[in-house]
Amino acid sequence: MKWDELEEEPCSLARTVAVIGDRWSLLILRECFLRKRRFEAFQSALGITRHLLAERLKKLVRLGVLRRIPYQESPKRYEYILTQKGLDLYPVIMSIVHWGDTHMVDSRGRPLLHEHQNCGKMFDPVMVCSECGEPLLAKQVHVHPGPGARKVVAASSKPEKAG
Amino acid sequence: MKWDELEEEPCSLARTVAVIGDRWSLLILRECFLRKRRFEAFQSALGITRHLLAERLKKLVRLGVLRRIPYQESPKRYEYILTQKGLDLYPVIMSIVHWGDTHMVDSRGRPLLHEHQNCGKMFDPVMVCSECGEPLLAKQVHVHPGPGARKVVAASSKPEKAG
DNA sequence: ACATAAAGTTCTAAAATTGAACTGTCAATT
DNA sequence: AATTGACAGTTCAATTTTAGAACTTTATGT
Repeated sequence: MKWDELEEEPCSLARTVAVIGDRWSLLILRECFLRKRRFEAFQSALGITRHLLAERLKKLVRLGVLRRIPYQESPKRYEYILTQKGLDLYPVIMSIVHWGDTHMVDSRGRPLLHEHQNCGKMFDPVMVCSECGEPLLAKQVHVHPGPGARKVVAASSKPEKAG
Repeated sequence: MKWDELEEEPCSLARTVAVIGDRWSLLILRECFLRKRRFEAFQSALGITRHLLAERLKKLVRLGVLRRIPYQESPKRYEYILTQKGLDLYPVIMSIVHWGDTHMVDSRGRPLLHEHQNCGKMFDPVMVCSECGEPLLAKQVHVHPGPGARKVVAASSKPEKAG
């Protein structure tokens, strides 16, 4: 499967993986959420090659996650800021960071702590149900085909791709 | 940066990206959460090459996300099930799916709907603060260096990597 | 005896990534 | 006036990863 095909799968996970499912995109976005905006800042913070950084920034702009805006004329220079679509990736970033905090820390502990300005406390992110507010457990969730589901072929001899 | 180096970065996001930051791992885990357990099931559902599927399964087992257990003798066959560490990736999967549902659906709508057995309703996942229960917004979160942070070198001439 | 199934392994070709150097514009310094 | 340095990239060869297809092994069904 090619990257372009991934984007067309009838699966919201596959389509999102087409955007952020590589080694660098999430790290670039981490820097965006840490208020970095410029090519050199990304490059020196991450150690990514300039070639690939340029490619990834172009891709994230094309997909509407970042916006490229000039911050000076002559020579024209641009910086990259999160769009709303990009800002909406915050729960993805935070859930990934939280999993790392739980399962991948070394003996020294967490690299970063997060303070919620709303309540003033150090917190962990918790994923809850929009309807009842209870924390989500995988075992309590059942999936149903939605309007965009792949049609199930009755008595097909070939197994269907899951949606 | 190599994959091994990523795992050693003082950053929970980088370390998690070392586990799931490729095109296939998240898709394999999607299938795991959809109750798929076997090599052939993964392969036909995803269209991943057998070679790479074998590699990824080995990696996920080595990292403790999946466990490989025999389900029959002669010929010995194995299936792959989520460990607790793997189950804990559920919020990551769900936040990714939700972003895709919000920003990557076509005109037909969502491929899947999620029902919360706890309350019986179709829901969306919402990320809230563990301390005050309010939904998290990027702008309301400030980060502080934790015990595992990279030490900041005073007056360094080279920019530090962000943590 | 032959086909099928499961869970891989092996091989070559194609694609993506790395590393390092190079470009062009401008400001500041010698 | 010439040199240096910053910034935002681009270019290109070498390496690493991934894709695609065929093959292996053990056992069951017809």
